[in-house]
Amino acid sequence: MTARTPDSARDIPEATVARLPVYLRALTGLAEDGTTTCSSEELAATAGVNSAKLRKDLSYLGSYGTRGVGYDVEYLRYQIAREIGVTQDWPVVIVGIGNLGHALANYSGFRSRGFRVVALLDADPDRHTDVVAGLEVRSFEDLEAIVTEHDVSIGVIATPAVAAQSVADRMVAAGITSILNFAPTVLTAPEGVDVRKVDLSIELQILAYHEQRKAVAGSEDVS
Amino acid sequence: MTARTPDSARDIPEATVARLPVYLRALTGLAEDGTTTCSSEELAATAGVNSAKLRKDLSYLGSYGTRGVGYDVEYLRYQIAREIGVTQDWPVVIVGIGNLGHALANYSGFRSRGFRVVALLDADPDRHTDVVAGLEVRSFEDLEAIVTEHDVSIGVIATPAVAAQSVADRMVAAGITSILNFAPTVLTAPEGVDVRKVDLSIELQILAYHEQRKAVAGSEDVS
DNA sequence: GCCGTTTTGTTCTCCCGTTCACAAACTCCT
DNA sequence: AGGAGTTTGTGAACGGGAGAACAAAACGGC
Repeated sequence: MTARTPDSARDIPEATVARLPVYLRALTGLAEDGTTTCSSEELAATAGVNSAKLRKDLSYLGSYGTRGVGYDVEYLRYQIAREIGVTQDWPVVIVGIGNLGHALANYSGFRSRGFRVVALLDADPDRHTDVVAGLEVRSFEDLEAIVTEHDVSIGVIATPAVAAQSVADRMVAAGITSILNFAPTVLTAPEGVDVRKVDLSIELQILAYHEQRKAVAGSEDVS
Repeated sequence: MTARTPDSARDIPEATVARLPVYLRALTGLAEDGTTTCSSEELAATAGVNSAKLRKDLSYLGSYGTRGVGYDVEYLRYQIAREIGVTQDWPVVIVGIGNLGHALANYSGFRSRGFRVVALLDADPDRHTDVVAGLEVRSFEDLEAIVTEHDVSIGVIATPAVAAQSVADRMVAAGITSILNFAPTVLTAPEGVDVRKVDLSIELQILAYHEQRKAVAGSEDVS
């Protein structure tokens, strides 16, 4: 037990983990273009990062390149996919089928990248007749049953902000251990549950800040 | 020119800029609850960050608190809003009115946070008859005219991946200097143009990675 | 007016992530 | 077979952000 070295479970820096999906996408693009081999320089350009950073990132996974040659696109693609865990299919449940939930349910990028939406839930009974992306919108009360039935560990929250925390609590109670939150609110979850958030308006505000600075800098030159 | 100290234009760290909108939202929430004063500890808890980090972040903006007392909610809220630049209204144009573009156009969080969607554009003529969120979907060819008319500097891309780069190029040519990209592709833009990306499936893949590690760790205990 | 209490603003230290630079290793050509 | 040319993998330097800890400042009670 002490000297055990799990196959690939040494600790990969969080910043690297966040970039692996980008590399995966870049490799998929290269493969579709018929490229079979690529250098770190090429792949880095495609992924929009520094080549040294790319090589260091990949070195955390193992030594999958060949010096003087580069990387085999298909082989590296598989290795990264395996490392991230998207060689298997992850069942996902989406809660809150408003405009955004609708879009997420229809988003083809999930399916093609190892995620399968198994259920759409909404608290509003008026929506329970709807069929979205080939799935019937079901009652939020069915959450526990669905999580158990499909062994769901990832939940997506696309509800209004006020409902998000209670939805998260129910998800955690039902056994979900990873949450992607689109509601504009801070979620708290117990130890062991991962929460990531995507906030549409925060991104715009960050852009606005820089935009404002550009304007200020411009007027300074004039004055 | 040398000894000039612009009002509030000293360089704020990028990490801090990314958190300011979170503080802004937390303060808005506190204000709605009737809170007039709060300590860094309270605000930090609401925003989900460390209180030391919060104080350091705020110190980059200036000295807006009172020792022994805390911060005036309304005053601090205004100061942050001014720093970010959301006291004014930013006109925004959205290109690509599919499922996601639809959701973005209807997202009330933009309007309430200083952004005004002035136009919805799509390359598909079949969509030009649609009215979404009170706005008629117009031809992508109208981009330049709209940007000029409304003095738009922020563009949102919600097109399929293949179209994103050409849309971005057209946006830049039309005078847009900040782009929020929802298409799953790496965009290149000239110096001086800010590009931020929101990638729905990347977030899920990051969750999947950690989820997989949880599973592996669990099976190790058993073995 | 003075002292204890509270809370901010800031300094210092540590850690993570990025980048540079180079040795190791592989291919190709002669 | 050997040398020139590439390209990976990594050690080391560097920069920035996170958190702890503390000094400065404001308030309240006596």
